[in-house]
Amino acid sequence: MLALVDVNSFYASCEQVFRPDLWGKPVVVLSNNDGCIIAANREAKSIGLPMWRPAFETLPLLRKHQVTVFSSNYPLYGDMSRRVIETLATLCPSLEVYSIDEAFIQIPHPTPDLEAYGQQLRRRVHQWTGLPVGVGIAPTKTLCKVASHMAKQQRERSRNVFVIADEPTRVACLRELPVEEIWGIGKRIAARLHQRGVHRAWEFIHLPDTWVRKELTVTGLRLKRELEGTPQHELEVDPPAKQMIGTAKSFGHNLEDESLIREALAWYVAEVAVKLRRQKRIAGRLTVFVETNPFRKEDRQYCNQIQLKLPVPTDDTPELCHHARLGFDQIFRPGYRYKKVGVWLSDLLRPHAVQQHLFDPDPQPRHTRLMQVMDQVNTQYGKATLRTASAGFRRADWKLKQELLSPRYTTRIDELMQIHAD
DNA sequence: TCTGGGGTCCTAGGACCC
DNA sequence: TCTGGGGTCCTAGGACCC
Repeated sequence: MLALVDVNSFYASCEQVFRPDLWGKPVVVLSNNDGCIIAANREAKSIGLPMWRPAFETLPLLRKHQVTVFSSNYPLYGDMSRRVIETLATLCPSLEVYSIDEAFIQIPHPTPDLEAYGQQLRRRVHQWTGLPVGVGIAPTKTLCKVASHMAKQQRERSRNVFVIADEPTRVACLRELPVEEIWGIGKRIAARLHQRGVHRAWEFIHLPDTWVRKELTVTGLRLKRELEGTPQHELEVDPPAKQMIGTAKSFGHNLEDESLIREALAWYVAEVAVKLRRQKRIAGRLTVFVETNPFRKEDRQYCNQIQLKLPVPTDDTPELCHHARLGFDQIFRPGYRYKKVGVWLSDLLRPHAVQQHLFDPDPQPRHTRLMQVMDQVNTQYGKATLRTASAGFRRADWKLKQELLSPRYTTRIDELMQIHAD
């Protein structure tokens, strides 16, 4: 048996942990650039705040109900996530971190009372981190997702644990569950299923295998098996190495100035290179892309990307910047209002696996020591304190908007929570 | 004026190999 | 007149997830 543990309204809940004055009140968290609402607690959802709509459109509603609004504070959420995982690990040795706010757990057996086990998980996480979680228990990951969904639907909210351990429960859940709520079925596929008259998970699992295989590929067929109760996805206790890492962020406002966009690109390359070195990998391939703002129908649109195979795989910031720049120059077209630039690294290898260049047999990247010093300085004194000149000095002209940021309570000594006694 | 970022997996089709 | 089959690797694009 597996369990899926997920934190309720994770980002909003993290903010509330450190703001007792907001307990029981509506709270939302905005996406990067303070663009749209990406998390809302129960109180905020009950007002009917639409997720994924631009924040400026919902502003009147937010004001009317005195909703507290935060920018995304990823250092805080990342650290709270770590605490949740560490807490769960004390109760179950075998665990897969699935996302920032979810983990799959192998339930130790024998566990005669699954419901009680779920409650125990909830109590401990809440006691140790202050965060509320839901628990879905079932024989496969996809059914755990279904159970977790059911847990949220339950009227008696204090329970927040749902178990699918027998056939009648499974059947009842699938009869009720709309296909668009199935894990792995998104908007497009849901629309195709609706066209075929399939609206509930129960109807989906009664489609012929051949049709599912043909129309929804092997992914769809695995999904069907999982809902039938046959596991298709193992618990991944050791996280697999990443296949690609990237950084791509929208600008605070649209940009036409090529030199500014280049500076932003150099900045992002530096960020992604730090991630790369932290994961102890070198990259053999680099992709650069640019795009205009697709929401501005009145603007001419352009997007393009280019993938470069690097002559020698590397983790060296100046080297990566150089190639990113070469790629950028090939795809950049003047005269558009750009919204975003980004870089992705792939063909990630362990450093000792590198194939040397035939005509440049230097086995060591030239700047290894420099990169080490740069990473140390930036860890101690803050991101990009030390950087390459190509990243420039005009970040204020393109950086993303974060006007409602909360303190990084748990990761910065100068931003600790303060308590005043009168 | 203001609409997220970081990922994964799968397939089709072309180039190329023997 | 008749013009292969089996395989790999690469890339682009689609769909999905949180």
